[in-house]
Amino acid sequence: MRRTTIKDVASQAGVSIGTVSAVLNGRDSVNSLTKVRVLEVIEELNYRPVEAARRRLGTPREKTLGFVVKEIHNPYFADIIVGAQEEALRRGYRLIVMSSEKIFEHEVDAIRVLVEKDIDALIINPLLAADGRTDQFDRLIANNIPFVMIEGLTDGPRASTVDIDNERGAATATRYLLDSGHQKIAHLEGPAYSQHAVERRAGVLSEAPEAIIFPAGATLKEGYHAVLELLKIEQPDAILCYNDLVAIGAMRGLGELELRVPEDVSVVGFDDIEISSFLSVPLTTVGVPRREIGRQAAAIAVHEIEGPRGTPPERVLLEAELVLRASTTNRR
Amino acid sequence: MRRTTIKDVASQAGVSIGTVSAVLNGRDSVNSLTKVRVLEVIEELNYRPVEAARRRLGTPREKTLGFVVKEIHNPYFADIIVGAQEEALRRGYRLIVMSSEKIFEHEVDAIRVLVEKDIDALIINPLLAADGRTDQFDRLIANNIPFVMIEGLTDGPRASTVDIDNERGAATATRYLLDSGHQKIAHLEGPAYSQHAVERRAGVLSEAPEAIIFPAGATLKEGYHAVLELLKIEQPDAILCYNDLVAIGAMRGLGELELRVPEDVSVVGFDDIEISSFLSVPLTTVGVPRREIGRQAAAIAVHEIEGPRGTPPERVLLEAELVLRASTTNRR
DNA sequence: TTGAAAGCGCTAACAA
DNA sequence: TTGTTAGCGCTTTCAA
Repeated sequence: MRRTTIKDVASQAGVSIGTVSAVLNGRDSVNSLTKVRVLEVIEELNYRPVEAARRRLGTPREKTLGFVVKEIHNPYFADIIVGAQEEALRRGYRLIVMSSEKIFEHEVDAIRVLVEKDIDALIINPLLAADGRTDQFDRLIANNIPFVMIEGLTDGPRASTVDIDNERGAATATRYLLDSGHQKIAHLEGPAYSQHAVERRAGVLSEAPEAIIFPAGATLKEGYHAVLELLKIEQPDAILCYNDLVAIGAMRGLGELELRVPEDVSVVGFDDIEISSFLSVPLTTVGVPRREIGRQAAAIAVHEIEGPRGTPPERVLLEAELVLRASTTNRR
Repeated sequence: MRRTTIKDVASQAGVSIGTVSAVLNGRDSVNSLTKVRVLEVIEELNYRPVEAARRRLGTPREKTLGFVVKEIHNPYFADIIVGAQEEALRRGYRLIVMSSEKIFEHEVDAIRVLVEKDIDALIINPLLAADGRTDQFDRLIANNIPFVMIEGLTDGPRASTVDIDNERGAATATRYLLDSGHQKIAHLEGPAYSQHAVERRAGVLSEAPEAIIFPAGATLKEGYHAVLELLKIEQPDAILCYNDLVAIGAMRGLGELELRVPEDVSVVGFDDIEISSFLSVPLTTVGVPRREIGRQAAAIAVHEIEGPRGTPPERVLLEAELVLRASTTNRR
């Protein structure tokens, strides 16, 4: 079924399309009876102008950056979005967000939709496709639309990337646990779709090759359930979690097992989301400059839109720093 | 400075626009030398096709719903977005999100941008403008674009609304505190830009006219600072907070003052965000069906796009239910 | 006050 | 293999 157009309205109302257009744009040259008739037909046919056609093709449009995120409700990504929006606005761009909710097909669709919406550049936080697919970026390349990756794919397309040094961050935290006398370290590992999970695990193992690697995920629930399972089979004196949400879930689980943090078990998170410092046992964690990640991604995106052609992709790697709070202790 | 068009590329490359178009669309009828030349010029001029023109105006586009939210990083709104996206996808629509970050001008801009991007309907979680402005919706009305409000403006435009019964929820929680023997109830009030803040306050006062109303806000930090200030001047035995984040911030503040929850002070939140049940003292709160709010809003939006004309606006009011956990106690 | 027609950037059909 | 042209939905002159 064709979309109703201005022609349909015009013929139905028995006027020319020019007249309908005049009504649409509220010009006062229109006879009031004609106007009423046109408005009635618009209502009757439920007519909506195609916006792209109104702005006379090629008229400068609002400048926009698209952002495709994995999980919009994750406070980690939310802060990155906020940072990206800040920077985008500062440079005269609007930020439009779509979430793949960790479903690969949705990520592909989101890119397509944003291209269709004529964004000027894209920031993407890509999923690690099980089959290593990266052809969703072909459309961007074909349309000459710059894109910046956050948490980039190692074997992905040649594109600018903003990321943090996960391996080093995880290694630093692990080193700290060892130095403060912890004997048995467990790592609650992140989800399979995340490049960060791989890197953080590697960081832990680089310092503590004996560490227990236990699968968890990225959420409160997953942290909670994982720790209950883990404690059935092992008695670690420190748990380094994939992220703060997992750590908070784990602390809850430890509480139910009547284990005290940090007296019985030290817990370390990753990300330093805002709530981590507001817990009754404030969380030791590896701080990730989330807003800065967003800001830099947006800055690079704008630079690639406006800058000279052919600049090589940038690769920004931000530091993640250990933030000591009350959930860890010295066991020496 | 005009945007580079296909004509520019064609003349610069010394070919017709048809040939450039063929190259753009990867048709193999193009001589490889010609193709190379065209691609060089595309690169040189940094040409990007206007997407709206490509899809031959009027060609069915991806169906999309816009969502303008107040604060994208607030877990409360994030869950509403997730619910809206679920429902939108189920019905064949994509969800595009923009955040006003509580700045009224950004809300106005976001609406304009989404209209320009030709969304089919809009879901909005509007700010309470200090001056009561609502003309940002005129553009939607003029374009015959349905819109659904979440947390609607009482004196706003005639539009469908999905909301919860805040007053009743707050009243129920207050009643519970009174019935369980609390003598002195304080309410940490929400921000001025929020209609919910007004309603929740009214709910508290309807049951406890003597309640101390203390301004806080909507964030962890605000709850934390507010409770420190409040406790300087009053000694409530129960604090009912605008939302869970404020409650969590307040509990942190109480902890620093060496007050125990719930032994010394009961604390009640509002919203029941996920983390509230994972705290070391799980939070008693008023549960808000956030995903359901989003789902219903999306369902109504789609209905207004596709349904028969002239259906009157719907007004959905969902119940908020008290969830008892460990942060409150019986003082009798 | 209205209608007719050019033109926005692009694709696709057809002609050369 | 390439060029020419109609047409997508709309706005905006310009004429009537």
